[in-house]
Amino acid sequence: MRVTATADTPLHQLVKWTVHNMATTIERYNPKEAEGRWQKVWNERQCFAASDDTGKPKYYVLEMFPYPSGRIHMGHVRNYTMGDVIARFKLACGYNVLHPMGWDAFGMPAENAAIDRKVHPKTWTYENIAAMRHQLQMMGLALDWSRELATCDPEYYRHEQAMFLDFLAAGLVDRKISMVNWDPVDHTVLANEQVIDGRGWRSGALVEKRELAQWFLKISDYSEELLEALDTLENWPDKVRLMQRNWIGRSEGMRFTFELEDEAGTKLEDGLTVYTTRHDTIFGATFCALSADHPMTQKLAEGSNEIAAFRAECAALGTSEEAIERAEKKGVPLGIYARHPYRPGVRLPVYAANFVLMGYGEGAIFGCPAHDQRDLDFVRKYGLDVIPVVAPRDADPASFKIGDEPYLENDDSQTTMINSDFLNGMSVPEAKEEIARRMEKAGIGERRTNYRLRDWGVSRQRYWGCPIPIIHCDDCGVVPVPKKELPVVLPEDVTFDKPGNPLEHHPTWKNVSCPACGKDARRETDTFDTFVDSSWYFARFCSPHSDQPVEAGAAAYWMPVDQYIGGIEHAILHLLYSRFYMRAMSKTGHINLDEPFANLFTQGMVIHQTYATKTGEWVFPIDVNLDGPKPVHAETGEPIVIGPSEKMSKAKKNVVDPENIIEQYGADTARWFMLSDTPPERDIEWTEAGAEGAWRFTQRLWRAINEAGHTEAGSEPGNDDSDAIALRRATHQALNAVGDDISALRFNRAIARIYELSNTLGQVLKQDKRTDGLNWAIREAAVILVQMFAPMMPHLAEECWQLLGQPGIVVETAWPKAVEALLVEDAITIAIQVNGKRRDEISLQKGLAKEEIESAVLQLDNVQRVLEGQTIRKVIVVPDRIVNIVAG
RNA sequence: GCCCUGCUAGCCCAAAUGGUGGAGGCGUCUGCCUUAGAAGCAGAAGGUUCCCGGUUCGAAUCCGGGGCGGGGCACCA
Repeated sequence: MRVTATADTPLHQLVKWTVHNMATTIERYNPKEAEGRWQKVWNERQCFAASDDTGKPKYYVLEMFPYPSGRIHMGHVRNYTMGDVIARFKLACGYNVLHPMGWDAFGMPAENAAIDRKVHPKTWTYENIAAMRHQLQMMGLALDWSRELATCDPEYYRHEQAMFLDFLAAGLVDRKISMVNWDPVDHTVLANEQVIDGRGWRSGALVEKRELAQWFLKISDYSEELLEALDTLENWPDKVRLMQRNWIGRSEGMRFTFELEDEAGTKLEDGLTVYTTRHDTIFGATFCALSADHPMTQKLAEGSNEIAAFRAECAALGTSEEAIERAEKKGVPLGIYARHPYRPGVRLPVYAANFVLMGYGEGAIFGCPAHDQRDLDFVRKYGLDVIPVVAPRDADPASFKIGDEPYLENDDSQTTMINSDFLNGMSVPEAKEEIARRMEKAGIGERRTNYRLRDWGVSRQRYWGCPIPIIHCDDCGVVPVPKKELPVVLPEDVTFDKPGNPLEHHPTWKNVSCPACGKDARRETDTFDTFVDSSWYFARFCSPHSDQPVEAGAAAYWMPVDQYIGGIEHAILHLLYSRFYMRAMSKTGHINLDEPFANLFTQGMVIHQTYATKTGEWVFPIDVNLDGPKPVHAETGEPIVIGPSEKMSKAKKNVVDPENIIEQYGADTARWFMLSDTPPERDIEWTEAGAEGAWRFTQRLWRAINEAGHTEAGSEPGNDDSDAIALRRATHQALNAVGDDISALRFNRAIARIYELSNTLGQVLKQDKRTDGLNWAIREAAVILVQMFAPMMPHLAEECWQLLGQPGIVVETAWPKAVEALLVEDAITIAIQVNGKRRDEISLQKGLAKEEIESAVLQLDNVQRVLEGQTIRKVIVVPDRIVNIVAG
């Protein structure tokens, strides 16, 4: 074959191929022309509109919706291609498929754009949506665009506001004072990750800790349920379930109260309540410690400069240099003592300590330095006692000592209690049980389960978010906006010339009259965390135009999402919030469902090599010339240093623009590459060579289908037509495997099978002499091949379908059924081992009995030669697999 | 520090329950085709399955120890 083209024509623009040895001239496949054409056909025929025909089995496939940053990136391409393959496959399998798309459209970047470029967040956002919608459409995704939604649309967030009011009424909402990172220059709260070395990432100002009244959703009420239900999510990755389990952080322990006394030994009125999971180590307690923010610390600080100074020090610590400070355990004695409950006359000094958190348990602990690293660090600094109470079973209690490391053995069968009076000789669990019983009996403590999971703070001091539908009245306090006045629409006439939230200094929007008493009042100017928006959008897709948040019938039919696909980075927050939100919506009657995502798949990242100049400046891949012996800058000729492959990021410029790729090769090539080689859960490296390879394959397929299309129709082969039957076997076996692989999301393996069949077909097409039956089998192979790659390369598939003269279009064609009889191989090659070493192989009919195989094998010349002079001790026969002869 | 993961040809990766180490892709090399390059076609090379030990008739796979990479959590009492 030869290409009629000039040397400088980029290969993808070549239009004509001249094929020698063939009478026909094959037009080269031109994705640029074909892709738009087929997208139009699908659109006109409404191929991907989910029908309301609830008689059919449904399948809801969803990829995490994007933030409208303005351009799609390769991560999107990968994510949406995977979902698309499933959507198209399920469609072909006869399901009523829901595959929608929307926009996670609120958030800070829009405000930053407003500040930097003087463009209104709304304008910026909708322009970005338009641009990205166009890019997604270029990918040829099987999306039901009639269900598109944007979270910044009042038609969306009005329901969010209404549900918030229902949550409020149902006791699922709390307003609490909480500690936040406050940027005094920008007048806003910063998330932890926005604080860099103690300074605001934008203003550079020193961040303060400030107490602010914030709205919370009471997710912690559901700690146990969210934890337990993880066991039911069998089709979630174990990794994600484990991460959520750790995040919820259930611990079983005891809460109990020490009696307190002052320096002189006089009993104080208040006791000290602590939380512990190691009540078995109570005899090892040598001090108690309170958080700097503990009420008792606060009270004692009033009378002590030293304690007050310590509290100030802890507050200043804030989020900054946490890592450094963390290493040093510090405290200050409070001048009070805790009476040991089981050691009469022994009292434990009480400290305020920087490593005790107010937010967990009781904000107070007892220290057992022998068996806790932090406590040991602390006592070494302040010269307190160390009493080991757990020791190896065979250790001598009298001589067992703790050095620089605490004794942490957690295998209970290896340890025993020592130095612990009535607990001595017990195992750790026995000791825990004994202490719990005694404390409960004495009425000084009770068993208690604690969770690390905190309530979800949803207030953001931001403009571009969903307004929280609340009015603050001096007389009535917090007043919900009446439902009939919803939505509380974000005002558009705002400016960003002043720091802080524009809603704060909006003259008319903020000032309203109280819905309860009519007096002057103020709107809540905080807006919701955008994770609220994304906690129910998947439910909204079921009935996106309803005047209810979710239409009961639609949700009952479509939910849960059958296959959810997204990045592992959302393993905890988004997925946990969504699980909680479904429960909250169920409690308030908006839906009847606890778990929103039946199957979860977390795909890997797209990575790329990094390129830099000698001076360390990052260079875009597109500007690097790799053709020469050494990489150089395409324009300046400067040498380029190739760095490791990392997640594509603008900062390191190791990005490839999907639109460029689609322009250059077409969407099908980009989609195909994204699915090839690498298993979908792993990171995939984008390489130019790989993309070229995918591109070449589209052309190879096109040529093969062309040739097959020009093959005579033939007639169905008989069983004696071995070539034809062999091809049919290959076809149907591939079909079977590809269906299984797509169902299991093993796209890379499905693709390998498609390559395999395509190679087989290519070989067969080279044969000059063909029977009628073989011609028939060739056409069958071509048709099925097209159907198999249609979910991955849908445009090319339609083009090929037409070329083969098949009726209709591929997306409206049912997935073919493999012929069972062709799936079974009748001849099998069995390997023969002698003493575990492979010596020969034998071809036998499939399904023979062990004895038949054994006798056939033992007769082989090779085998007899190897066995000469040896005694056969044992013959292991694994039917259809292997025979191992043990001899000696 | 704790907990998850991964390690197979130069590279990306396949190898049901332990059963012939290789499906597929990229690259490399040789030849054909070509004025030439690319594409195309025909063929080839390439291995301590990260290391050590164990279980087994048999280990890439299971167990123990170690090495390197990736990720999560990390004052949570």
